[in-house]
Amino acid sequence: MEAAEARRRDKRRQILDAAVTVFSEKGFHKSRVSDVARAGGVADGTIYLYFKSKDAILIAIFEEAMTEMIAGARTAMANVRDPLERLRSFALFHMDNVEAGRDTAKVLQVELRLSNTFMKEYKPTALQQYLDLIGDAIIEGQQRGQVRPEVNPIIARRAFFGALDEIAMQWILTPRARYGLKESAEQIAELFVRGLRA
Amino acid sequence: MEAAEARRRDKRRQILDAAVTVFSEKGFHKSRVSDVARAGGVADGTIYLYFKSKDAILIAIFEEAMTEMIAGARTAMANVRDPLERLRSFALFHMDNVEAGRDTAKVLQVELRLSNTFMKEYKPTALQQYLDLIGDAIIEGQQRGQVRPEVNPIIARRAFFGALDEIAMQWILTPRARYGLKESAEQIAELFVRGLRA
Amino acid sequence: MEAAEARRRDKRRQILDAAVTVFSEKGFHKSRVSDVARAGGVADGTIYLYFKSKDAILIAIFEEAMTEMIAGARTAMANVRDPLERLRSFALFHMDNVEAGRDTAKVLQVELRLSNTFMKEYKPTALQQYLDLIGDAIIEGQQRGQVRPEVNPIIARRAFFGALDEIAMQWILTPRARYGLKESAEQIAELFVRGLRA
Amino acid sequence: MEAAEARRRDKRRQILDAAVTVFSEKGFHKSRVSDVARAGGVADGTIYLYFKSKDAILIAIFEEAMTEMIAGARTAMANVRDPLERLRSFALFHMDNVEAGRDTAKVLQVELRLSNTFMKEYKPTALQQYLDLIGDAIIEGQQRGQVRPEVNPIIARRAFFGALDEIAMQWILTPRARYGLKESAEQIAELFVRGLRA
DNA sequence: AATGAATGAGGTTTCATTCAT
DNA sequence: GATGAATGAAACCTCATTCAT
Repeated sequence: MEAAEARRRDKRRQILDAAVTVFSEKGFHKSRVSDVARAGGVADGTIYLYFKSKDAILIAIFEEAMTEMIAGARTAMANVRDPLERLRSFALFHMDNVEAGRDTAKVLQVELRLSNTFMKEYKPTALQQYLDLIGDAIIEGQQRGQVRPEVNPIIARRAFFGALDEIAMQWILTPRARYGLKESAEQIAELFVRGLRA
Repeated sequence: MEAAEARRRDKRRQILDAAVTVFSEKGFHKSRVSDVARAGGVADGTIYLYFKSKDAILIAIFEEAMTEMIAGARTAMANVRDPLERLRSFALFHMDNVEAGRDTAKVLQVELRLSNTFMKEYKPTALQQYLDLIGDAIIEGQQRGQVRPEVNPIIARRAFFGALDEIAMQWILTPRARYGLKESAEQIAELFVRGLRA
Repeated sequence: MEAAEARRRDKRRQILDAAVTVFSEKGFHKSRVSDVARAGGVADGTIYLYFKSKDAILIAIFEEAMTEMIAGARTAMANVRDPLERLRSFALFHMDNVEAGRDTAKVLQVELRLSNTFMKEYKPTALQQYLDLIGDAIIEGQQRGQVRPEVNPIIARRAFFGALDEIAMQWILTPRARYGLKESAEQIAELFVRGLRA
Repeated sequence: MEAAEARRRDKRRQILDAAVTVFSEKGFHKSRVSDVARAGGVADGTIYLYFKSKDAILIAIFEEAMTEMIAGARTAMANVRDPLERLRSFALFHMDNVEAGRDTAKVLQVELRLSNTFMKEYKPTALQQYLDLIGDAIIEGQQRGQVRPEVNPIIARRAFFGALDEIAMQWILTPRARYGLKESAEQIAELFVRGLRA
């Protein structure tokens, strides 16, 4: 029954897509499960055949998005030899991704922070891998002598991510952002590349 | 009746302090007004003699904290001539502040993002002034020729803040943080000072 | 799905009937929605699948009762030629109706007056039709020369209704009324028939 | 301390007058005790030095108004020999009174019906005397042979009152009433005088 | 598998009343 | 006597979730 499973995946995606749209518009808390159901063209109860709870939808959105982002960032960084240039690629990819999936990004960044529980339990695991992409580049940079040895990669990678994240957040919340995300990505990358350089 | 007003201020503070404690423990949404009342040693109804609504408490916490932070940061940066060193002072002050008022910081950073409305309406105004402290230092640095002219201060200041904020957030959410905030402040300041330098 | 709609109507009626009982016993304001729910054998939330608010239940009771009363009075007066005799039929019907649906009458008469808003917005429209039945008979009486021409039908019809209503109210509020409503209806009808007669 | 008692009476009246204004504007339920206090120029707590409860204010308004009305109606009927003419005097007085004290009348007629308890416990006693003025005239009319002996005075008097009351209520609730109360009083009196006449 | 009617727990806020000053 | 800050009970309604069909 490969077809049945495919159908199942389709409906799951249908719900997930609807949830992203609804959550990004009204916010997670103000969105009712029935809003998502209507937007997804299914009955309320159907949601629960695919997700354990309303929270689980949010978590699924997060997990899928992170998986994609990690893969995407990996690809974007794959052919870049210079570790510091890889950071630039990361920044550009991240911002491209935010720009391309504004709704998803909005849900991830704004709505996810709702719950302490979530932040503590789910975010770290998936985020870790994303941060590792940054951290690994920094460490490799240190091994090659390109990055100052006194830099703490754990701190630096999160600072880098925080810088990108904050700019992305502002862009998401501002209807007409003054600066394009691409320019921001380049500025931030340049700041960090110079800041890290030995 | 100066005494009456003083008593009024005291009770307001009492409620506000209780709210910070309660919100930081359980989160804003999961905290009931009666939790705050109990923690503050007042009746439920009394809360409403001092605050228009539960939301208004959160807003008051934010406004008071920001006012203090802006004043504190200003003081911390006041006697530092070198604009780039001023960024270092800012970073150290910010992290000190987070460390000293962990509960408040937690409420600010985690709970405040709850509401899009809040983010859009209240955050910018007060946050702007805080960011200006960073931005002004960068601009002065550019005028003195210490900071690269191609740096966009609007982007750079928010990136700096984002870096600090993300580290602070992690520290807040992690029961036993691996790195002290002071070290993080120094690392981030060093990264940006070097990154900005002409 | 005719069955589904029928079931829906049934449950609506079930709630409405329960509400009449509860409201007439404790009064609208002192009745909690959960009282109505319990009496109707449904959950609190179910009420809100059928009525927008607690007020809406009261309005529905009023509208249904008025619709029935108007139809009933019309039928009762239909085969009576003499316009003045028609007033007697109206009086008898009205009192029969009050006697038969004591709870409903109680809710209508006592509880409805709760809200100025309600009185102004809803009562007139439906009540008007009820009063028209009286007014039309009086006007026809005047056209036939049976009723004094100087009688103002607008005033007279409301006076007639007021007389009936006041007696009904007393009967409703008095556990053991001294006089049957039927006797009262006849007395009032006789008073007005003679009073109106040319 | 006659002066002290006079002052006490004054403040009581001050509160009562304020209450009539406030209740007639917003309705009893929507009026807060603090509204009455503010309108009366006293503190919230002061109300309770003069009245046991919010309900007690309403009751006091009712009792004072009824006392005045009974006395007024008595005076108006005092010098009228013909019992049936006395009914006309009553009707005119009642409507004059409603017109002169529209706010008070509104409170009495609309707001008083709020509470079953009130209707049952307080209204009858005071209202009884008012109704007796009507009933006595009818009975005297029967003794003199002017009124049909088969008329039940208990029913007739209440019907008469109900007719007046309903018209008054409509006038109160209608911003621009089409008919003056004086005309209504005369119409109703004429209807009943003819209706009762032997 | 899909539906959607039914459930019922849960929390903010109001406001009559009290009482220390 | 007067004040008004403090109290705390009380209830409507929402909405995530379930389950009979």
